[in-house]
Amino acid sequence: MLTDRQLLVLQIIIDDFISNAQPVGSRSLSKKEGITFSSATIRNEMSDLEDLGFLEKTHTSSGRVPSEKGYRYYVDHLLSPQALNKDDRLMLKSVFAERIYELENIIKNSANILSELTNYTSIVLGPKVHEHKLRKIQIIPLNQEAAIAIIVTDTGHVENKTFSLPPSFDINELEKVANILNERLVGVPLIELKDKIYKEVAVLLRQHIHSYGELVSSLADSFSGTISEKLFFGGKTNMLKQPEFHDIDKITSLLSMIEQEKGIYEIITQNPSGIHVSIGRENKNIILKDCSLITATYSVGNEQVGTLAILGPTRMEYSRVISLLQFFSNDFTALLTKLYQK
Amino acid sequence: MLTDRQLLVLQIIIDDFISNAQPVGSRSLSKKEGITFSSATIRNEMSDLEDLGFLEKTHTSSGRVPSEKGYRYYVDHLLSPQALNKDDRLMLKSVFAERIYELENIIKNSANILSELTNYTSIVLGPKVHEHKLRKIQIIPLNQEAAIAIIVTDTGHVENKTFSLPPSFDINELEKVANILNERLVGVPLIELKDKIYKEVAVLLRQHIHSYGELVSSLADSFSGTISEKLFFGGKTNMLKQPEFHDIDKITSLLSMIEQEKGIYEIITQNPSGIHVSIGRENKNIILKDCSLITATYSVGNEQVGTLAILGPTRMEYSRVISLLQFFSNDFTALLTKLYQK
DNA sequence: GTTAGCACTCTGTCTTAGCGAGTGCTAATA
DNA sequence: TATTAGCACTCGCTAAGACAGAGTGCTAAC
Repeated sequence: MLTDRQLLVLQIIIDDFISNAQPVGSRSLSKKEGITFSSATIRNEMSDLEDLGFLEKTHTSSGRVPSEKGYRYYVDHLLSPQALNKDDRLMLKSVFAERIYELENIIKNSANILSELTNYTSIVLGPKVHEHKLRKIQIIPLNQEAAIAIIVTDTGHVENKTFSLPPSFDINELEKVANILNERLVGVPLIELKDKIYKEVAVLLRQHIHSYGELVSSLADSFSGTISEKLFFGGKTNMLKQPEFHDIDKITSLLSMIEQEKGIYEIITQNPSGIHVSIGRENKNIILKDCSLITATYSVGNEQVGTLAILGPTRMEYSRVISLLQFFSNDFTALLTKLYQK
Repeated sequence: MLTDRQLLVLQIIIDDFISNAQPVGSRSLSKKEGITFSSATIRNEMSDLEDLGFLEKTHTSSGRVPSEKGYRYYVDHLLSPQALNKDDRLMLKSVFAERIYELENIIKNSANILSELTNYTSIVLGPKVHEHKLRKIQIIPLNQEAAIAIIVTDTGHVENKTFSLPPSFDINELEKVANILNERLVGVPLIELKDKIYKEVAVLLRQHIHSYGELVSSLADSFSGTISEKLFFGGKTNMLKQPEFHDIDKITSLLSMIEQEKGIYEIITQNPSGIHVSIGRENKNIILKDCSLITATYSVGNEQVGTLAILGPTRMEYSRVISLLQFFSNDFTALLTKLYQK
């Protein structure tokens, strides 16, 4: 177990390093408020903390820097839940103040505000659209060869898919098709649409529609595609401001990873509900070895539907970011629940 | 006027610099194929070309580097129209091979392929949606307070807007509203929708709908918003690969500009039809002073509707990029014309 | 007009020296 | 026994000097 004094030293070193990005030496530490013992004593404590794995040196005679274990301990035990200041709260609230109902816009705004407030990169995983239920489907012919299917979910999400029509298909029959689809599919989760079309709707279409076979497959295929959660980013370039990423190779691989989205998506979707912090190599992806990721889930009612996240250096302002995410995910959940839960 | 030999020297220097990113010296130049004269002669020619403003030195005893004027001359007079190689052509064609009809997906794919082929950043300005004409409008209630209006254009573009309903509005009246809107607004360019609603539709709604006033303004406002061209990017991080941007400050301001989109949008929308090259400080924005931007417009039928662009360092492979864009914009125009022109 | 030759210039790298910040250890102190 | 003052030592950083390499400009010869 760590002594009180060791805890104090550890805490001050991490706080200092988080704000200054410079290794902390015993002498500068001894001048801090709250320190009543000498630099020699601190050197001894530091040495012990290093032996225990909480601190590291960048070279033999440098000051100390927190290790991943140090950050982990700090996050788990030393973080005092910090109240948000008024400006931050107002800023966050502003997302909800506007009279916007489009979920996508709300999410985009959220991502931007989170990145602005933190100066890190924000990531928002949109709601799991494929679990939303169909409210209405409409088909609009585009030309002889193709038509658009517009899907509206019970949450107000709109998705449109273009699909091709069989040759010599009578466009006037599309209305009939739409009616049949609506009759059968309203209330069905989007992810099951494709299946239902093949299993239940195909039979019906067969009775009423001429060349139904090709139509069914073309329609079903168009639904199977990209009905997946979308990622939204804010402040992608904020990483460039961090001194630990003033290195072309590091920043290149990091930004490339962000641009690809796939790696981020995999990590984000794995996180459990509530607030979760993963530090450095705790992240599955080696590219994030110098980064920390803090995630918070949001819900509609009791059902968790998406994730908010902040990506920054391991030297992150954990306390502040956690407070922000906590506050925001609560409000976000409340808003969504009010809007979309009947 | 430049002599033939000067042209040759200028051309070889620029070609060499474009591929190696290193100042070109007289001795290395004298070893090139096609050079029958000595390095001393070349030095004299270089000196003259420098006096004329086509070349620059990075320091007194360095090799030569093309100036902006040099690049300009090169693009205007020295570029031999280079045929695309087979691989490139196949790659570009692949965008059109898939059975995708959604314009947005086609555009995203285009941006990605262009950036992959060039190793620069690609920018695609989507079609001017606000000039498209309304094909159909549908209104779907979301809850007591809001409803979604779905707009489909004659080009198959779908846009949806959420708008708020007046308190105690009877949801069943929405169908009536939709009918009136369709009757009156089909065929109207999106940009004129707001106006028409106020001027023509309001009167009609007044006769049929209860609390029409608030509804009209809420509906019209939702249309006035972001019906603007969208920008799509590919290879945003490709800039990091260029040696001229191995500098944190440069890359930060460049990537920030790209992330903001606004500056890029202004530049892209100003360019004239056809292929256009702007080099270094010819770009309005000072942040692009080390970049060249090549734009190509695309059309539906005879009407120019959008722009493809490649952003790279001034040391750009002009010939190749111009060929690619030329080829691609032609095919793109052909595809769009076929799909969307009745 | 072209070219060989040469002195000169500038960059980049390597080495050396010195400074400053910091550590670890020892011995004195409370 | 825990704390602290003192001191030798280490390492990174910077400036300065030396040197090689690439390139230029000029002159004189072809």
